[in-house]
Amino acid sequence: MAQKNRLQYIVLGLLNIESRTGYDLTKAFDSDIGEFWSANHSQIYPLLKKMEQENLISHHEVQVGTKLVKKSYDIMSDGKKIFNDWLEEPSEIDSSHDEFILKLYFIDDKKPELLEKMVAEQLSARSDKLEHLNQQMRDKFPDQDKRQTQYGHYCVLKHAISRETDYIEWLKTI
Amino acid sequence: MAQKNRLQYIVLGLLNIESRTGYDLTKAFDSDIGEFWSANHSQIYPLLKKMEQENLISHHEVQVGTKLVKKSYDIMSDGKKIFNDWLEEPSEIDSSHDEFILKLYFIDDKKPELLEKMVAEQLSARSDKLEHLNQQMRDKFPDQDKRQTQYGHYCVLKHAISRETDYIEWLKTI
DNA sequence: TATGAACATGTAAATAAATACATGTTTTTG
DNA sequence: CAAAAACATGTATTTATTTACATGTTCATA
Repeated sequence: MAQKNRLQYIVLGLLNIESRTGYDLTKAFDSDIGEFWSANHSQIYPLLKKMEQENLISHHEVQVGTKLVKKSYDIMSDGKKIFNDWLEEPSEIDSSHDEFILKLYFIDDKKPELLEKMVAEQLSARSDKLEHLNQQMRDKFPDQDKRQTQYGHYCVLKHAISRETDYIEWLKTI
Repeated sequence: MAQKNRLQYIVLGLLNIESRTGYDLTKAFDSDIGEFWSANHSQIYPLLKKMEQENLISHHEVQVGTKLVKKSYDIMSDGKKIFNDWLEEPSEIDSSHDEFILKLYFIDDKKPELLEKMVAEQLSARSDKLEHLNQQMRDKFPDQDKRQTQYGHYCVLKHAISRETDYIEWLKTI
């Protein structure tokens, strides 16, 4: 997909925590969320405008100093609805951006049963994937021989397996 | 970046191994490379056309059955040059797509000193990143308290740390 | 109190990527 | 041998993302 509007969900999730400016939202991608998703301010400001037109969010103005008026955005009921719907949908395993992690970031302690369902679902999907990767390893690199002539391929597959294994171990700690 | 033309390097890397059709190239993203990068055939066919115009690749025709004529693409010297130059450049840590892994995939046994340099470089960058993540953990979640009220944030950071640790361990095995 | 860093908000242009549209051939298999 | 699956190659449209352009304010600090 051209990434099914996931940035919109991130914005909603962040505004669901607290009111923020476009600048605040942009900064969120420098730390936490930046580990799993990226966005520029030039993507965020137009998106905020669009989302406000669609009544998902609104803004109030905050006076700073003598001249500057910040726009602080707030989530509205329509926004809350589509955000919560997104949380309940299954997450795609995408190998680049990680949708599950995003949802996890926004899960709060009020939804333990949703968290449990999400983790179980992801655990199942990731286990299937690991199984598939192990099968590939058995098929493509059964002996030392090909591991040397196609060393790059072997390393990459080994890393994919290592990554999935680590992911699954981490899932089990949630 | 709008991903600095990395798809072009992947195509060059694959054609550097052997002559392939657009369909073959597309399929490569279903397995191995698909673990770390994605592309659709609608991206690949126009790119092949463009790269041929730029003399990076050429094609020869292969008759299949009675009617079908496949186009099989071959890398040319200009293509080889820019591919090898890319291999030598430092790889960005991007948190979504993984450029280092891509390069590793294409490294062959003829370049052990380049491999060594690449791994050392990546090890250094990843270690710095892990250090930074650990610092964040110490700053944001010093005690059990905040780990519970911001459980999602905590999990995500923990996963980033786990991921980097696993990455570094894997790097050491190369 | 100057000055640089960080805050703050936008738009424009270019590139990258996904989805949908379109069409036809070859191979496998029931 | 019919049908389905896989092979094969494109284009068009929409969406997503990056880089660059553009401008101004506030805050910390030397």
